Amino acid sequence: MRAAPTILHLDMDAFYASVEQASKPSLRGKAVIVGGLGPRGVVATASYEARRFGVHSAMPMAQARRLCPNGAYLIPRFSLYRAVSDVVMALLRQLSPLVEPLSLDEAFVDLEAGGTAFDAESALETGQRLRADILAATGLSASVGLAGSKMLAKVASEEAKPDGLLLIEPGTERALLAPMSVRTLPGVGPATGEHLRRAGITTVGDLAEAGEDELVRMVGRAHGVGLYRMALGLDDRAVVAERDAKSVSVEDTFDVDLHDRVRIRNEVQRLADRCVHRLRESGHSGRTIVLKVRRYDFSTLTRSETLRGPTDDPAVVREAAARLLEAVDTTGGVRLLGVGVTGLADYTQEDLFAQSMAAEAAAEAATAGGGGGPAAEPDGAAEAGGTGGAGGSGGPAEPTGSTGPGGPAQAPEGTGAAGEAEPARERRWAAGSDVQHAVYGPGWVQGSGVGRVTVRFERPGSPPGRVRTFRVDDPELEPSDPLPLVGDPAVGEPVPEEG
DNA sequence: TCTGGGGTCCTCACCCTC
DNA sequence: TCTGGAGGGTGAGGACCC
Repeated sequence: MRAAPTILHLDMDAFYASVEQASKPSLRGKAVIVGGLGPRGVVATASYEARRFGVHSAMPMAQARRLCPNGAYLIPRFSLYRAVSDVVMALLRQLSPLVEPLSLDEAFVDLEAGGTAFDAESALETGQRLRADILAATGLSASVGLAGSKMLAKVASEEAKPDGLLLIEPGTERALLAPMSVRTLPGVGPATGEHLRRAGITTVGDLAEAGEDELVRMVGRAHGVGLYRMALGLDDRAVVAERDAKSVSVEDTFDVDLHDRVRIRNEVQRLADRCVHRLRESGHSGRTIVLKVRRYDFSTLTRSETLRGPTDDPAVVREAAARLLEAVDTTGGVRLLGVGVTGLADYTQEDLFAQSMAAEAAAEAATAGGGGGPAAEPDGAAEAGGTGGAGGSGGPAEPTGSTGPGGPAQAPEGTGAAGEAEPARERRWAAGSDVQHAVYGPGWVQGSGVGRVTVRFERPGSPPGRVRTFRVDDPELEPSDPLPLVGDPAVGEPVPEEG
């Protein structure tokens, strides 16, 4: 029996860039590039206008700037994207309890399980209605693919982009797929694509002809069998609503390679703290600690250590990460460091004595620093840095993209220990971040440099706003939270003119 | 002036136990 | 006591995805 085309794949069009265009009226119709703005940043998303210049995801930012020098380059504002994504996912959950989010801007929905569609006609109707609802709720366009399986639904939405809908009728899959590039299939990236190309396999039809045995021989058991089935249009993976996380990790790429061993050790400690913070936020503990090091020549190595039981103790993770670092040669320089935890559990199995010691130490540190942060908060650099002494390495590390969302660039987490006097540093404003001016109201940073920051005063739904320049330390200018794209009660009010 | 960040899955090598 | 295979756990790396 052929499956009815009731698996829906939703893909928001150029999501981050579209959200930026919706929230910044002056950018509509313009080339917008969202990504890391540091010297080693890459493009996260480019608007369709920017794509016409050849800019695409994962491209080095420097290359994007060469191709599209007049584009608007913005840092990602994940809190806003998450809020918009929540609205979209809520609409999907109205269609079915079986919604499988793949990322902030993509999800599968099993329409049949939700009783919203049972054949091609009802699926099409549901898909069109969904697109209209998303537009009304967020002001953004989405593409929808409908088919009898996840793989085909994803292929369909890809073909439908941008702002379209495509349904693959049961029985037409093989003919539709045959002329497509092997790269169309999920799981075929640059390496596998090249491997297959060298064997004369460039289309999905070629894959089907090659046969399962040949593919297994070429790319391994699991991948080979999977590829062959996909080439025949076969995919019986179910839509899974809840997926458990399997690992938690944090990593930083540095603007300049690190050479100083003490500094590297301190960064690893800082990352370990951030990782534990994230681990605790997710309500997990983990058993295997992983250290990742990318060296000056881009070679990447990982070292891991499995503990006797799962932990969420920052001291334990810090120590394990430090031990792993000892086994790594960092001469020549390090461009990226990462710390991760896998083997997740939702409980810990710590030695009770060790736990109480850690609690005591934390309480002591809180008293000494007068910090008063939540107990789960990892300790700051004051403690992390203790391993290597003062280090004398000046300010905190500046990882690429440390310019976090929602305001001026912040010192990376874990620095600025409680009670320590911070040296007065010039406020920095990241391009694209939200601000509020006491007189002119909400706006966003268009650029900054040489002690000045340029702000455009506009909000979602307003006409394109005016640009003004201030001193970076102007007391009337403050970082602020993003405004909602739709439903802002203030929309329609004029943006204040000369004050 | 190349190449982010946070994930998942797979493969292979090695060691240990049975 | 020696040998060999199966199978699990662990560690490392690669490919891929958004």
